[in-house]
Amino acid sequence: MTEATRRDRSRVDTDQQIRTVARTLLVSQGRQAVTLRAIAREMRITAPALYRYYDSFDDLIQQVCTDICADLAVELTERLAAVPAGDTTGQVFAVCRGFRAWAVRHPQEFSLVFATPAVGQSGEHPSDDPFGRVFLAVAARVLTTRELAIPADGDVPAELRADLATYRDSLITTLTQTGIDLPARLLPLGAAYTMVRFWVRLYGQVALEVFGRFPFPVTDPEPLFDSMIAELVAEVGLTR
Amino acid sequence: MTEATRRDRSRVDTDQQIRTVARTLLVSQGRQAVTLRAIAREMRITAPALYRYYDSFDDLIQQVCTDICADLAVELTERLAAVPAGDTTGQVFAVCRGFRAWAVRHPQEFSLVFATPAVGQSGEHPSDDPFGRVFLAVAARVLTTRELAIPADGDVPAELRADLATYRDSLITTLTQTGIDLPARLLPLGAAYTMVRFWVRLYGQVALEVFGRFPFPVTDPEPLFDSMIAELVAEVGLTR
DNA sequence: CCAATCCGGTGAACATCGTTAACGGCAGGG
DNA sequence: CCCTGCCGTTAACGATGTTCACCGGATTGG
Repeated sequence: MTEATRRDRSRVDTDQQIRTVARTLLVSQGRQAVTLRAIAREMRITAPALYRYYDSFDDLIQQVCTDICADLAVELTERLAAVPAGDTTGQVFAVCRGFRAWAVRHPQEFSLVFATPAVGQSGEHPSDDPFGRVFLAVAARVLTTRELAIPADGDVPAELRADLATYRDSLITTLTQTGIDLPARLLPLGAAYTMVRFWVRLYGQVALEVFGRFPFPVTDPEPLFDSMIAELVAEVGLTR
Repeated sequence: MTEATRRDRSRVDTDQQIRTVARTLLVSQGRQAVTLRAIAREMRITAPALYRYYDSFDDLIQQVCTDICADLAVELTERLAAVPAGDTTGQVFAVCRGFRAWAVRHPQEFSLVFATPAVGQSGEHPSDDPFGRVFLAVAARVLTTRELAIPADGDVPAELRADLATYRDSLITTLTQTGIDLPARLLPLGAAYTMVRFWVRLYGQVALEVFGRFPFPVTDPEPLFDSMIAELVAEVGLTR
């Protein structure tokens, strides 16, 4: 059984190479340049061989998306590790700035993962990927260590409470899977609501920068981002 | 000269048909289905004939983008016309809700126009298209008729003031082109800053819905959108 | 009124793409 | 030792963007 490793290793190795080459093409030449034949060419292999590893081109792209999320999560985790454990606000800044920095550095990967129309696969829990978990972990630490300016449950719009309640539950289960124990008392509806609002503004800021869709030419987007994040962090009640 | 009309009309007619067919394909079958040969096929014509009208496929797509912006502007203008002239806040709601409704109804067109990585064409003034002008017109009416909760110029982050100043100037020139006269006194830096923040949150909310990237499955996104917009409108100091 | 010109179309061709099918070698296990 | 899978190849099909040569009818100039 241990001798199956040689063949298995070769298989997982070439699979790894397929994904790597695909992402290199994506980053260096854009979405339209990542093509089965181009990948095969780069690997000095023929295109049909790739079908031994993926059922179709779309399957490969899907896998690449997953890999991108995982790598983004790793990068964010590394940045988080550089922040003192007690500096909760610093961790929030780190993960937000890290997300923006990654998006600006990899616009093609960002638009592939975060700006592709969802086609009916609404059954998924989008925050159940490694990237979402990093954000979630930071949020959990914030909720356990800080007192936030969170709307009372009664102030949350009534039509949203059902969705937010299931969201809260999925958050807690995801967190326990990650080994974090967050008592439900610390995650009221208002907290879930605030997390959504936070994400809307962070995502909007980053996406607009990546897509060059600010209403005017911004000479240096970083100060703009920083001021937006500072305002956002202050609004949810985080102070240094 | 007037007899050139017959040929010209035929030319502009087929050009119109090209764009229409392209957009029909985009809406009904997605981005990847809009193809030179598919357009030609639908028009009972040969693909190379399209090169009499556009230099390349990308040029056609570019034109389609422009058309989409124009149509979106028309739709928003119609919605605006249904709001009483004195109801400034209602106009803001109308244009925001109209933008979301359009985006949700045409996700492919939205992602083509508003979620395609900007490739160095940063020389453009993105708010100089018909769509941007509609927003701008509403903003101008708000600024002339209402007293807003706008940060003082001194509270605007220093690094942003230069960009915001040029933004303000371009806004005023664009407005005068549209026939609207907005005295510079009514458009301080804080107002320009607020407009950017407003756009960030509106765009983020809409894009996340279109791309299905909320952190949890939202059963009905409309109440979520409405509450976000209500909060946003209230924050900038607009009351009914 | 006739000839020259241009404009918008066709057809064939090329390179590229995703995908499928038939084939072949090479390793591992009975 | 043979046999069975795995993993690669070659050949082919249909589709794409794009170019080129050609051509017919309307437009136009003398």
